[in-house]
Amino acid sequence: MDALSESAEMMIKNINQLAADEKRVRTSDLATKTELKPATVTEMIQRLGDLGLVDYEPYHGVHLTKQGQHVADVIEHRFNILERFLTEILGVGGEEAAEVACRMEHVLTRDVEHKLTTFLGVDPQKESELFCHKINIEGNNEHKYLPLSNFEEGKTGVVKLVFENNELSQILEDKGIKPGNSLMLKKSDNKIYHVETDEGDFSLDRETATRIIVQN
Amino acid sequence: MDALSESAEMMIKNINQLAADEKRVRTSDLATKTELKPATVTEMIQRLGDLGLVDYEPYHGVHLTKQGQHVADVIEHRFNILERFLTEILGVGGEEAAEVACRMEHVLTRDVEHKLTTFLGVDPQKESELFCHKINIEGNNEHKYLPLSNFEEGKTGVVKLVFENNELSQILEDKGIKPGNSLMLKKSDNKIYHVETDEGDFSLDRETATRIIVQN
DNA sequence: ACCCTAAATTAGGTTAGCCTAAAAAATACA
DNA sequence: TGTATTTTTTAGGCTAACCTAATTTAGGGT
Repeated sequence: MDALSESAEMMIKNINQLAADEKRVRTSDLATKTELKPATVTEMIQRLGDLGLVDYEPYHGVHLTKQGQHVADVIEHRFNILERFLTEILGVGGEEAAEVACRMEHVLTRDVEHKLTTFLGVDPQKESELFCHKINIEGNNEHKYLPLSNFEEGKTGVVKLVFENNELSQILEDKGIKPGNSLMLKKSDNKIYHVETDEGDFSLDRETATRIIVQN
Repeated sequence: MDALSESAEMMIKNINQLAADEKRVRTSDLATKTELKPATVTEMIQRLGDLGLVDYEPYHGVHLTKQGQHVADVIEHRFNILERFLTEILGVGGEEAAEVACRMEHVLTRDVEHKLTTFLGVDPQKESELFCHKINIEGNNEHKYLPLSNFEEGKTGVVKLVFENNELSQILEDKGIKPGNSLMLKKSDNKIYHVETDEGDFSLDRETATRIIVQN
């Protein structure tokens, strides 16, 4: 079982996305979406068919097999967490984040995927309860480092890093929120984070909290 | 100038690493290191030579040109920060981290590279002051964060952070001055700040205004 | 039912990146 | 210095992933 090529994985991902609308996915729609020529699409889905990842009936389109659907789900999840990491944690712009995530999704291992998922924590607006739960019990939760946004209420940790890409970090630093200092997350509703430090109490929004990395 | 392929970048990286020991890098050493056949190495370095990335003399090995050296430096740096992120932040095992970093290094953009570098913080033992400085000024500083006390009259901004050094904070929160919410500074004389929020209008003193950080 | 058009496939071409085997060049040493 | 050995290159082959052009099929309109 060789790893699938990036091209093959992209094709499966695109089939999956078009399949949301209609059962059978047509060659021309895939050609449009992938920006490949129809002949190239035909060639690729034939190969995917040989691998048992799609069910291909000439002139009548394709759909994913159970195996192919699994690949699509994995890729989709990897894309989502990478995109979230790039935008929420690093602050990369939306379009660029999507592009880079789309290239990186093919080189993640399962372990890195799980660890990144745990690192990001569950975004209550994006993931279903069930899925979150699954991820959480699957993932190993021994991570020392977490964004403040994923910290547990009542826990105390040490600030390790503050994302320094904007002027907010200088303000935080002036107020004593800087690497080395302790803080305690008093309360949070995933929107507002109430924190206590040596310098006093403050509250911040989720976006800011994702940029503060705390060691528990 | 098409992007270099992963294979080409890996070859340049390996040439660079072997060049540390000796000036001219031999085909056979590259073949051993890359786990490719000598014939394949020859073919690749010929292509890199055509691109002006290596200086290639048949039967006498290669070395990187200035251009090739630059590519090598970029790849090396990307590898290092990715590896550090994977091991230090995510807690991925050393060997797996190296493997994944080695695949990811080829898909990072300069922006993501810089942001990840900033995120990790600069290791003072590895990076020169100059380089740090460059990273910091290059970073995109679009967002301005200011205490409300320094905000311009008439401007609307988003509350990012509230320092809660007194009992007012709960009242402020009830009035809609809390992280994530918008507000508009209607008028101020540097003593009293008249503010409009979703919850209505009110005014506060300078001391309180300094504790509210707003993003414009 | 038939033809026409649009969609899909097949046929055949290219390049990068790999390979093996044969040939050529460099080097080692007797 | 000449030859044996090692290293490198060349020659030729393969596959994946792209392409264009030609052909085939499906499906709609009359």
